[in-house]
Amino acid sequence: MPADWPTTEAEALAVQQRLRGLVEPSGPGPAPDALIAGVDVAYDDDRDVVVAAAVLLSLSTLAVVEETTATGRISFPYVPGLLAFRELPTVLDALADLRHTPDLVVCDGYGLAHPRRLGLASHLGVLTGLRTLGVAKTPFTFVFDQPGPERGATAPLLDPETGEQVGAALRTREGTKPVFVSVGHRIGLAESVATTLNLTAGYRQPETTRRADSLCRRALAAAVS
DNA sequence: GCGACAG
DNA sequence: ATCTTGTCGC
Repeated sequence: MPADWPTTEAEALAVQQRLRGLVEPSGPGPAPDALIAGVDVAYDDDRDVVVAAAVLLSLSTLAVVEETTATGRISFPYVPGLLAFRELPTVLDALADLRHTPDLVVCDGYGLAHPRRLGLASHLGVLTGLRTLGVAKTPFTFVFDQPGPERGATAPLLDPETGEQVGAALRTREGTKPVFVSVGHRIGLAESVATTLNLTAGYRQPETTRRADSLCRRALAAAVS
């Protein structure tokens, strides 16, 4: 974990305030043959163990190129709006162990769709300089109209306080609930949506997230047994 | 004051 | 996130 990692909510809020202006909310999508990393985290709060996984996929084939895992101690409680402080220390360790540098990192959660516009995907992007985007499973505090039933349909994800568009509800699969895509860092929303769609094959969630999720669960089970 | 609230 | 069986559907 970074040496100066916050331990209180007040410190965490101050960090968000400092980093929020560094997010670059536009940029190109990845090249057709890019290497895309998916990251996810699993916890055992009772044993104070957290395991992060990073899985690198080829965007063109969705084949796994590389996988890493990192284990740590729980650094922060779950507080809505401060999830990055709980997840990122171990995620940073897992990413650092990859032999290739990802062209894009896909996070399980939000980027700009965040009360202070610094969800974990944007936070990770600012800390590493990597291109990032977030794909979340629930709309958090935001509002949206149902996108059309067909794969690829989108609808704006809006901040009910300001009316500002913070992301998109995206139907990745017919007959299932949409996912919620938002910009992380150095990529635009249209590019984030298109890339998420390209990473989705037969399931609601992108393959990056599915692979990272199953890997960190398996690694956690192995770590505590 | 109370509830809701990414994972 | 996590606790958890069977079950409906492709």
